[in-house]
Amino acid sequence: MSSTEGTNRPVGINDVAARAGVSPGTVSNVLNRPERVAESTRRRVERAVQELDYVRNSSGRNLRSGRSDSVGLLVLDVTNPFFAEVARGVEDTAGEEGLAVVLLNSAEQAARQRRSMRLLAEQRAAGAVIMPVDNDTEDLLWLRKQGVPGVLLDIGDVPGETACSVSVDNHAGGLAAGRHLINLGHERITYLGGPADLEQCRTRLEGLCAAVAEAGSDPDEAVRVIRTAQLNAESGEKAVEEVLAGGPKRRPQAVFCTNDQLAVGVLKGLGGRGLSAPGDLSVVGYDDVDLAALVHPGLTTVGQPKYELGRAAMQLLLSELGDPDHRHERLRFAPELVVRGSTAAYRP
Amino acid sequence: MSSTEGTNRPVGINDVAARAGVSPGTVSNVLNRPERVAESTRRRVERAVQELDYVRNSSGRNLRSGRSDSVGLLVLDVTNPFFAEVARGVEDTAGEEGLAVVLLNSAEQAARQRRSMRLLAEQRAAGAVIMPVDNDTEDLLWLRKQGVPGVLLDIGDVPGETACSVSVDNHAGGLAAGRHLINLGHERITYLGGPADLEQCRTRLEGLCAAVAEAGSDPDEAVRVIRTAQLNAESGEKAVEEVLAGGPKRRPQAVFCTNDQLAVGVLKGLGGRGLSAPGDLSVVGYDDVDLAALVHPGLTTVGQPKYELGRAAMQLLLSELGDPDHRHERLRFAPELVVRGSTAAYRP
DNA sequence: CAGGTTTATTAAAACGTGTCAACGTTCCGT
DNA sequence: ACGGAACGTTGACACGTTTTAATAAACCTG
Repeated sequence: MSSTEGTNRPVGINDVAARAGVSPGTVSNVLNRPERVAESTRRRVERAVQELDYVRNSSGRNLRSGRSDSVGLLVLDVTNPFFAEVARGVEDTAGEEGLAVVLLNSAEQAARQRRSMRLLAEQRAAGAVIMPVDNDTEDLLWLRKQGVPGVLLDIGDVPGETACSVSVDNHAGGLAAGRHLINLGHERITYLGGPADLEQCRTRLEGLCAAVAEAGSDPDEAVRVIRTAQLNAESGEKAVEEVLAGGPKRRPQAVFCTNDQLAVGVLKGLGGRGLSAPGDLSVVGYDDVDLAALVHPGLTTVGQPKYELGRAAMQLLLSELGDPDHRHERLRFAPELVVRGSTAAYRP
Repeated sequence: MSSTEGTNRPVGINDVAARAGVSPGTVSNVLNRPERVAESTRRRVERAVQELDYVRNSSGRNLRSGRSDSVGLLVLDVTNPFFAEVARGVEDTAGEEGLAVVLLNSAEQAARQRRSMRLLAEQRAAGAVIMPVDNDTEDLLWLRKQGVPGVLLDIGDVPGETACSVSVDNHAGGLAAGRHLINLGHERITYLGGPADLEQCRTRLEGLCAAVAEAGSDPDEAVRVIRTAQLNAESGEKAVEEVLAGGPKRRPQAVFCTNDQLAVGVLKGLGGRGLSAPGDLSVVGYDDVDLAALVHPGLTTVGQPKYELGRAAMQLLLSELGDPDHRHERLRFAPELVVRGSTAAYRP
């Protein structure tokens, strides 16, 4: 009873060393640079580790090395399947490098974003992949000053050379959607989007307007903008009333939503009023989440390489961590229009 | 140049102490028990903290205290909106207590679950909320032995008194769905579910069978079971072929899916074959995620209090952390049948 | 005003790990 | 056989924080 583990004190590197009859330093070497230690002692240490069921303490480790082996991933909304897919890409890539991912959720609130960044600073995270709530880089720079480099995700125009970034060309996406609608003969288009300080929303709208201008119309005339509080289906459904305001004559011929969730909400709202897409109205979404293919009618939408987005962001971060003199990079993917059943030619 | 911050060494509690003209211990007190320190010195310290932009190092803190201030949340699939909602509940509740949540994804793989638990042990996490991939409690017990208590989520029958658990009564859910279908006159029912070692799937099936037996039929005759590899829409869509096998005469009159994703996939697959619910087949899902209300027809499903589930699990964990001699608790919510358009009376 | 009590602060000792200079051993070539 | 390189191992210290016992100062109380 006395020789067995009577107390419950957690076992540390010293206990292992004692058991294996070596110094703590050697145990550390076995754990971190096994090639430096003779095979026989290494095996002895490894056995002691097993027998004692030793698991190393990352607090001590990080304290000593000044750096943690986990990275942060700050997303705008855990609930959105778009981010879930991105998260998978980040996680897989980080995992390959032995880094753990701490997922943080800002819920589109600047205050929560700030809190999350503070947390990352306190943990001395190795780095972070960040989808910012706005274009303000103050927080980002602060975090970097604290020694935590960040890669921006889903933000196209980074002011100055403050960080790496990876994004999808939102202008091109809006343009493609706009051209598609115009080719179908639609002239009055409503844009349904979130707050203007989300860069994604703003730029997609610009793309849409560019398509309209290209066709010889005045965007200020042809495009109507409606802002929703949040970017989810509920907001989309509620917005339908405003979309339809003005009666059947003045009603838009198409709605371009900045997000699939919104678009699906719109489809639902139309159904509730006895209307439907594309018969009464064409509807276009953005992101091409799984859901888009599953609703009826299938949602025409602008696809983004979600998983690759996450993967690329993490790779950029890794390269920044490895390379001491590193130049920031700006990576931009191309979106792809996916045509399904929710859009059709305009029949007056 | 010499008086300003020439070097980039991170600022620690000692620097703050020096600046404020006090000892490190006092700074620590200001940070952790402000009431113990005189107002004048406290203000001096607080100013120094601001001026130096000090952020505390959680490695040092945790090392000293032997405990970290973050908890783990291990989910089966980040991509599933059901878990996203649960995560929100956990996160909110933990946030109120100043705990950070580390989100880990096992992707339904035992190996990844094990890796995640190891990570939590290395970080000496304060605790964990866990949705296990199977009923094997070995990992869980190991984690507890390492000093990280866990609360089980979504698992009803925990073998022995190994941990707190919170779940929704899966038997009752299956029963409610089954009765609903039987009342509509359906006799041949197919159950579509994931691997049998996921407790949720097994128990829901049992509930369904109980409903069938209750109506005087033999479950072995009336209920057909099809297992899918994964619990997502794609698997559901693929499974449709097998569901329909046997031709229109032997085709089931209803499909009960263990998951809304699956059910939505089935709806999609039916559509692709020129069939639809509820005309040709009634379809029932499980979870009542947002998606269920958005597809056409609306999905009849078994609702679970997702957010509350996460919140309750975290509260149980908190109570265990606070109370040294703590009895494990088993909390069980009641599910609620939500009837929408995907089910209807059987018309021969 | 002595003795006692409260209040504010400090110095020093941990916590578990990684690193680095130093040391001892072995092995090689001359 | 001897100098020296290569290899293995060690011991001590540093990392940033919290905590405890101890000290100093201020405040009561009879």
